[in-house]
Amino acid sequence: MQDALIRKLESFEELTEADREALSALTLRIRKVPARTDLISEGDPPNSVHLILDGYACRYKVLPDGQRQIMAYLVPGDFCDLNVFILDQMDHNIGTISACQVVDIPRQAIVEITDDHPRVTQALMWCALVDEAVLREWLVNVGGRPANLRIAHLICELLLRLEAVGRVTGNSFSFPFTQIDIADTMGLSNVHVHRTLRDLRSLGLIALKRRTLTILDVPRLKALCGYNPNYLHLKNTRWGARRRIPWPSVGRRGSG
Amino acid sequence: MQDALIRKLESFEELTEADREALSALTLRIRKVPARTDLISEGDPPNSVHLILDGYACRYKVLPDGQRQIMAYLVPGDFCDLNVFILDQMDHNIGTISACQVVDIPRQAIVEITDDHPRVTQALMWCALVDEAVLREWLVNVGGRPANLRIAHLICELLLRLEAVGRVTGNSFSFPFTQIDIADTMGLSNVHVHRTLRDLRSLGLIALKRRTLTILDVPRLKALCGYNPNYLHLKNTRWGARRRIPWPSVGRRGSG
DNA sequence: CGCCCACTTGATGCCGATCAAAACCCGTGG
DNA sequence: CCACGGGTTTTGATCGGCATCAAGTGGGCG
Repeated sequence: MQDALIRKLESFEELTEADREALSALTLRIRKVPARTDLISEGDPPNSVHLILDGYACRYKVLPDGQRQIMAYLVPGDFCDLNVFILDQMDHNIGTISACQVVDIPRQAIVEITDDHPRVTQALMWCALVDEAVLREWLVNVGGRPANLRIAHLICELLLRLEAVGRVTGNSFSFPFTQIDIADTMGLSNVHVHRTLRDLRSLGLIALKRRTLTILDVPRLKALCGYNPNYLHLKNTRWGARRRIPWPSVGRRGSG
Repeated sequence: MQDALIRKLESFEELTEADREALSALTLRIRKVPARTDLISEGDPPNSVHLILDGYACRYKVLPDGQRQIMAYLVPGDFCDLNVFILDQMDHNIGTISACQVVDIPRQAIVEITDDHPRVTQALMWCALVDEAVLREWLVNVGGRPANLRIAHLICELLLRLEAVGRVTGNSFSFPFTQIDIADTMGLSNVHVHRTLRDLRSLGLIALKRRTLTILDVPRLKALCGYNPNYLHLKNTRWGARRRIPWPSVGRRGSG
């Protein structure tokens, strides 16, 4: 299952055999990284691009009071820092959640493949833009939704992202996050995450055992949080059909 | 004051006279847009790049329940959608806060300038990466800080970003946001935003009158929220000096 | 001058944080 | 094989920050 990247890119753009071979050549030297290990830390100069082939990682920052905030989940097929050569130092950390298989791609290899493979270049830029769109959606999630919808939304997103890289079977997927991880992701306490997950379980929406999450009722879970997958910009998947959602007119919190 | 873009780019990279001229040529056809007007909406196909020359705008989404979440403030010198040609439709809205001067730059003009001006290309990529870094910091802010530190952090960030484009005089700058705007930005209610601003005023940290914000005590305001400007990746400014902050070891919310 | 927002302030209530402690799970070593 | 130990999960009790509701004030613009 090391074709996560190619699968993901093809969910956006058709690739030729030559494109696929060039991509495969990038992923030869695989490195195994244990769980709970930093791949790169705040302040480090970026000297290669990290690509996750297997396992889960996350971006995070630590606030002065010791509070950790997770800003992104990185799943198979995700680049950690595609464009980061432009900047002189990392402004956040990237650490593994589970054990991971990672490849470190030197800058030069990226330059070469983008010079020779325009469709791959397009697809890589698409990756970067989708990562940013996901980040925006997380801000909406944390800023605008109550705890239960937040977690429901996160689960819906993971389903789609993991499905795009072939990591979902029967609406089940690996879920190595602790409740503390989820708490630090959603701006909640671990206790409240637990209670929210229990509620979702008791509603018959999800099941969670032995670090495997199963969504028991996908339509109902999506309806619960009003899930709109447009920000993932998927094309060639079963979820990718475009819909224009008729949003209600602009409204605001409070009595404004 | 239409040199906001050039000033911003030069806070990252030294430009030649030819670079500056090429950039100036982009900004000839200025369009005036009234306050509270969408520049582009969710679902629209992107057909040109918008550059803010004067005034403030924001990115936002509207949730199914009518709740608005603002995800970014766009200030003079900011591009709204630099790379968005890759995607087929907008997944969020961009609307003005105050009256703005905007230029619509056709895709072709961007291609030409990046072909001929490598330093400009670098600087534009830097813009895009900094925008993303700001977005990450906002997620940290909303997810990890209490209301007063959230707002303090936002104000510190605006000071630095506006200073980079010459829009600050004596620690004062234009502040056309309503309390409802701030509420929808920070995931708070307008009432609580008001109380928090009142507290910051009574602490002698800020003053706010006639849509102008003055920071009365910059060091204390920064200390309050533990402000670390590294994510802005500024270089040639009075704040740009690099520091390695010795973060405390990773800790978590809750009793983990 | 008058209307429409935005701002302001008080009262009340709830969502989710915090504190505390027990049960569980799993890898480790005896 | 079982005992041990540390981290995670689970549950209950209590607390607090912020939302919500309501009503009055103020300021800018037509």
